[in-house]
Amino acid sequence: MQKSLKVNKNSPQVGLIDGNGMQSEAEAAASAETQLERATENLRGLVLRGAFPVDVKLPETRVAELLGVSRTPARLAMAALEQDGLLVRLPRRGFRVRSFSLDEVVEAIEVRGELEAVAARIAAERGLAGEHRARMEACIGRAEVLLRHAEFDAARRGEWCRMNVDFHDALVGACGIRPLRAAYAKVNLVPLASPRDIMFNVAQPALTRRQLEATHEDHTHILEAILARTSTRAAALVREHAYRSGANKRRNFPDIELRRMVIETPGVALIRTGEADAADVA
Amino acid sequence: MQKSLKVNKNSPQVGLIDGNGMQSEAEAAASAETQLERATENLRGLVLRGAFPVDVKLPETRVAELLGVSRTPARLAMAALEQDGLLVRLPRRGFRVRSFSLDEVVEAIEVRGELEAVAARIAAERGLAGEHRARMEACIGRAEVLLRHAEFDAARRGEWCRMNVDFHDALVGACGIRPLRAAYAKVNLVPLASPRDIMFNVAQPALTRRQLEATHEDHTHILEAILARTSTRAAALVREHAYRSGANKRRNFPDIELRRMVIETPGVALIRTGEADAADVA
DNA sequence: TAAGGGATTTTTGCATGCAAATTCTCAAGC
DNA sequence: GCTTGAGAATTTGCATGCAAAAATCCCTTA
Repeated sequence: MQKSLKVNKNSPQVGLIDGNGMQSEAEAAASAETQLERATENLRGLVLRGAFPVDVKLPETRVAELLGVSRTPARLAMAALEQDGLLVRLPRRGFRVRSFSLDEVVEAIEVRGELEAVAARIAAERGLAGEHRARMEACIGRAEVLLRHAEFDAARRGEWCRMNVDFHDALVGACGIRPLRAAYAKVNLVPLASPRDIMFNVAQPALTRRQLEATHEDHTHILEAILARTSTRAAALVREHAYRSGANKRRNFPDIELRRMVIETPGVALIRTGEADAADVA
Repeated sequence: MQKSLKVNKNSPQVGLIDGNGMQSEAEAAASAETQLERATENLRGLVLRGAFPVDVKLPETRVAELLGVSRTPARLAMAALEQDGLLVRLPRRGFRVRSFSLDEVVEAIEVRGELEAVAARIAAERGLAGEHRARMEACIGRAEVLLRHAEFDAARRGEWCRMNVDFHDALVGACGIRPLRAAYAKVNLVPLASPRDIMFNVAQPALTRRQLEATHEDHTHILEAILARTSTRAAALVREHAYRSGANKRRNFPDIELRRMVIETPGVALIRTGEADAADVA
């Protein structure tokens, strides 16, 4: 029996798209050059979606099997997700899925806000360059188009998330500080902390719309402040914007009805509900 | 010929200690549970020390050979250093060592300063808890002891670096914001950007002493401001402290004499000198 | 019946073999 | 002389086998 049996068919095991239609990992996995990248993004999707119980050991054979690859890329993918903070390595016992407290999510959003505030200040001081300015202005326009519609179906939710990611990425990119981008990317790895992770409270559409409109106004004022070169105001607005995002998450999360509706929002499954910050090893 | 030949003897290939006597990777590699951790830390040391030419492909066979392990852990170690930003992955062509501009180092230090400033503000607002306060006060004491000596030999330089790392880590740890710690750790991965990476300008001992005394005074005032619960002042002092650190690096780096003397300071070898930000792919 | 200890089974960690991709070599053609 | 392309030689990426560690199970004993 030769090894050329090629058990792995690159089978499309995990083609799910998330509840907001973002298709994030799916996209990344599709455009992946190597099998490892596919495996990593597929595994990330599985983990964020709660395919594995939290705080429980994750056997690499099962991962390999689920991903349709051998143990080598599966192990590499697990190592990558460990670096992202989603998995914890138990010295000689493999990996387990890490859980996050809601507090940590909110903290991550606030740290993100601080980083974005620095970016906004620098962008305002240096002046906003063409490409980044265009991207941010385009986001304002996209938001206006979306807000004209009364209903937000999955496609519009996805488009809103993409718009939001674009706006924030353009802001952080605009300052041109590479280490700032790296730190920003790092805090965005905390589940639900990234601008992509918007919880649409389908149980309370009126509340959701108010939140989206507030977001849009924030964006408008932030861009305006940057263009006016009022760096302190821009930074303050960005901080407040992040604060609101964290507050929204805190308000929306406990709504059990909501959680049932947006359970596909990647990362929700990893947030501990209720009790204390139990086994929370680094 | 069975595979149990065990070519790898866990041979102590890279037991060098750096110019400041920090023995950082050496320590980590020694206390490592698994061979992969040893390989990773040894490889990190080699890369930071400039054992491989910058911006040039790094064949995994050579890495495996140098580390005395097989290709599997070598590859895993390279993947880990990629996550740390020290190596860049070329899709189907392995890895290469990344170079950094001096500008990026200074930027990383400034971002670090912003994060530490947030930590200081929060610590001041919440009050400094026992353990962290004790660690920071101990650092003040250690610095005073060291400054009583006129000469800074390698051992004292190492102790100074450890003291500095301790102070900054305690500050960031004091606020209790885990995502802040993660972001802080991320920017510290940029070579020369961490509080550990102090360049002792042996060519100008008087200048060096002034810089160390200034550092000590900064630390004293920062701790004082936090204890006095003056959060804004604490944050401002921390920002200024980081600014000075970046300015010192900028001032010290071009000194070619110095660079020859402190070439063992990990990371110096990765900084591009002179010309433009050449091939700087993300 | 519960606890302790040892043997079996599972799982991790690492080395290695193979196929595909890339890079290198070198000569032929413009 | 310089470019170009076909074949050779590396090198990467992945699957798999083996040994050691961990987890589990089962039996003995109090």
